[in-house]
Amino acid sequence: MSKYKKVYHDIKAKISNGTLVAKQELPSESELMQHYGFSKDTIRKALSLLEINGYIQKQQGRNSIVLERHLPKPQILSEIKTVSELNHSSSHQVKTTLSSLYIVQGEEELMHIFNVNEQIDFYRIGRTREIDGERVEYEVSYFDRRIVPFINRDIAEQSIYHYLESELGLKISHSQREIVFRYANEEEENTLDLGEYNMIVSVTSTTYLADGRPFQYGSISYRPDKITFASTATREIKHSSTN
Amino acid sequence: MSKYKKVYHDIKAKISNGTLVAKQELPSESELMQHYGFSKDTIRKALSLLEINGYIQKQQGRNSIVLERHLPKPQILSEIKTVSELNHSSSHQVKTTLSSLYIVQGEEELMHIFNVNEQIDFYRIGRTREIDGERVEYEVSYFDRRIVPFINRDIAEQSIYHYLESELGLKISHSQREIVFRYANEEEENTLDLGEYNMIVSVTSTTYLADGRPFQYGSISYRPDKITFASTATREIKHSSTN
DNA sequence: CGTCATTTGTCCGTATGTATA
DNA sequence: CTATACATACGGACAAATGAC
Repeated sequence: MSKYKKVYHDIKAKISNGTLVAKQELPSESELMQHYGFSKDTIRKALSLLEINGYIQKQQGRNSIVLERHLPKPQILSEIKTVSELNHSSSHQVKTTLSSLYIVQGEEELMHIFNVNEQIDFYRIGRTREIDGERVEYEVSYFDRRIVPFINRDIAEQSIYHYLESELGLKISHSQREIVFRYANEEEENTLDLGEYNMIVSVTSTTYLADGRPFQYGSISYRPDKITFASTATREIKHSSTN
Repeated sequence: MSKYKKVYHDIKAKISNGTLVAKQELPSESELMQHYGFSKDTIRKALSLLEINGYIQKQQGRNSIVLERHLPKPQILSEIKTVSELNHSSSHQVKTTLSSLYIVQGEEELMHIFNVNEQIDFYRIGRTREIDGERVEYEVSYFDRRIVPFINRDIAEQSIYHYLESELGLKISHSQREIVFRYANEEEENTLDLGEYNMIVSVTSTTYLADGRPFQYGSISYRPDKITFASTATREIKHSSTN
């Protein structure tokens, strides 16, 4: 791991475990340089990362300060996390069930998003997520078969992302998402335990590889009481960097 | 303006006006260095900014590529925008009405968030937003009077943020937000034109000054069909840096 | 399959500007 | 006004990934 990431993880850990407390000042950049034995550039990259991810607040002319930690419960919108990754931190019983897996061709929406003709086919995967025995999430996902030529039941029931990254060696880069709140359609009413609710939260996403090609499109429908989003917003464009 | 911000805005403009098109490659860093006559560090900061804000995609070993532009409609979650700023880009008729303005003391939730006792008082401002004649947003906002000692009707009906930044000279830094989906309460049913809906989208936020002090807490309730959120997520922590 | 030129990523040292206290 | 601390900028060295051969 690079030096600036080591410093980032080190300070982040100190904030998480309470060694550094909210509103407290961090050591100055020059003190951190001495402490870690790294250059100014390296320390500054680590601090910028901490700021972007909402752990600290920098201000010219004074030491950085530690921010209050946002609640651990809600989904952080700036991270792509898979279900199994999310489950690590959860004390609830989560079960993923594959409800459908087949190949489709010529769907208008897909052809438009992937900018392809009706010759190209896609895996269509439907999955339901049960949390503590209630079906509260329903996911429909499409994968471009030119990039993901093979998926079976096993893979679809386990972690698809792990398969893509480890087995196929794909480099997943980023994802564009849109969140809407709308009435549930028939499919969602059938596959989810909506109870009294007649609306769902729908998160639609397109995911891209490091080389810029889109390879996945889909949406996840949530029962409204089972989802919360968190985000940190800044007043100006956030400085940034050297990568 | 600093050099790296100039480069950032220049390339951003070229992407926005179509001089640079999606999937196209940017010039290499060394070519950009020559073109602008700036150092590698400066060019790299600009490119990192463009990547963080979702305009380009970087990958080690090859030139950066231009990403598809996300739709301009939805709210971008990583920016703090005031109503009047949002209205610039909109072709709709927007009207903000002040529905209440008074001072409160000793509210449990506020005392907890601002970590103060019941001696401290807050402005409580209720505002309704009409879009094309329909009341679709209702905002309740609290301001710490030690930081914002005076607000009147005029200010509350115009832009509060402009007043805080220009008149009071406050430096607004960042904001933590949480989005939940729930049934409308009585106040929301009365102040909003909810029509057939009985649920709302609620965005709760705490806003901080550059020195880390929280000065504002509040929530905005939206009619479900009038709000969409957009965000870009990354698979790994986003590098960053040198500020 | 390795080789090699190109390109980006990391790290360092230094100088100067600007905000804070 | 001054000392301190962060912000911007430059130039150079080496590492790592990519693509073409």
